[in-house]
Amino acid sequence: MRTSNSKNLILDTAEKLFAQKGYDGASMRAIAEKAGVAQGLIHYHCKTKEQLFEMIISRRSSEINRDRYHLLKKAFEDAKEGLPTIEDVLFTFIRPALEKGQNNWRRYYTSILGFISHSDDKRSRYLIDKYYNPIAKEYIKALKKIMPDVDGAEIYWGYFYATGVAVYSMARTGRIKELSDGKLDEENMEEKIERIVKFVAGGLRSLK
Amino acid sequence: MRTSNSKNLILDTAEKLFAQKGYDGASMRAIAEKAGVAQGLIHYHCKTKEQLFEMIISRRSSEINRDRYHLLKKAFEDAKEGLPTIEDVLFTFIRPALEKGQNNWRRYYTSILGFISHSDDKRSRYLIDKYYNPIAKEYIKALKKIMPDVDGAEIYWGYFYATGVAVYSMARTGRIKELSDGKLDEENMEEKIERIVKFVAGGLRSLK
DNA sequence: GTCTATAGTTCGATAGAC
DNA sequence: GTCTATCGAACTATAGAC
Repeated sequence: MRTSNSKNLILDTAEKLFAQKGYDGASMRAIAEKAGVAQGLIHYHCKTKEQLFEMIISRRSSEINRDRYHLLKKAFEDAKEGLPTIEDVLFTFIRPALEKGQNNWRRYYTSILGFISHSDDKRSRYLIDKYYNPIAKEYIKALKKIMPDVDGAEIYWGYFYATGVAVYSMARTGRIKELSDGKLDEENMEEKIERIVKFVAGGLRSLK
Repeated sequence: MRTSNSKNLILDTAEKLFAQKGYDGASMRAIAEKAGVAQGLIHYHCKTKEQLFEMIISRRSSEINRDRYHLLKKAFEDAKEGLPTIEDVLFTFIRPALEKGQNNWRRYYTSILGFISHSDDKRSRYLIDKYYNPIAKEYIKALKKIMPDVDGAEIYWGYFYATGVAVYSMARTGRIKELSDGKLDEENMEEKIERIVKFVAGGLRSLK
């Protein structure tokens, strides 16, 4: 085949390992071993560890944010009689990030996103700025449009909180099981998306 | 003095560095250098890196959760005519974690908490289980009491989201400035606490 | 494209002087 | 309590055979 699938194998393996151990905790050696390839091959495909990491962010965020942009535009077009609801807009934000794909890469990727969202180092800020600030500004603009009665500054904080809930609710889902002494566990992803949207919409409405 | 203050200096320095670089990204050498002590001294006081990390979690969480437990009990006692409001309970949860102390260690510590809350590795799960699950169960019990009309399972998710918002809104606050093109910036901590409580209360109420 | 081998650096931890 | 010195392992990255 033209494009080697060993490159995707490396990216997938690295994504999982970065999610579990963080950037510095996942070594190139460990990634190579888990992927079943030589360490040198990673450097052949991705050059450096920094670039491998950015490749992972790049491929997933471009897919997620392309869907978000498209669904957001559609939500405004479909609501011709007026404006989309807060829930309509939030679904376009949450669903592309969390919905079930062919494998559960979103689980791992969201974990990585959690790390860099919380981090204050140069690399993380660079990646968030490059891959997430553009779409963030789109959503803030959209929220301002559909919530004209809410102070502009509050919208920024509301968006900020929404991302916190989304990211947090994907990573470490095992905690629900721990806290409920095994009575609750992972569930249908659609229910999960609906609950997040409901919660965030309620939170946004309470910001006056 | 009896207790060396070099130990606290090491803990403070390590706390800041772990917050900025994560567990594996902050090396013992870097911590020693920043603290202005020999690397060997860290091992003398803390034995291993793992134990140093746990000491940081232990000293902060015990202070925060002692305050939480006390304020939560007080909230129920003071509301003798009935029950405390959702906001009353949330304030006892948020304030001890975020309110301004003598230095801004909460900013750094909350960042560390963000890392381990998102992580799925053995160390993180051990620490969350040991230092945070007991107080989490107190709050879930309290929320069930004051929201008897809400399905029990939803309360777990609501608590989960609340911690996501709290943790996320402390770390990387510089993003608000980026997203607003410099128009917004850090603000009064009391306003911040009130906004978080307002948002989370609105979210919890919308879970039926 | 994929491998092995290895250079050069940095890591956590310990030993031992003071 | 605090330091210096150092061991052995693990790290990223590269060189070069196939």
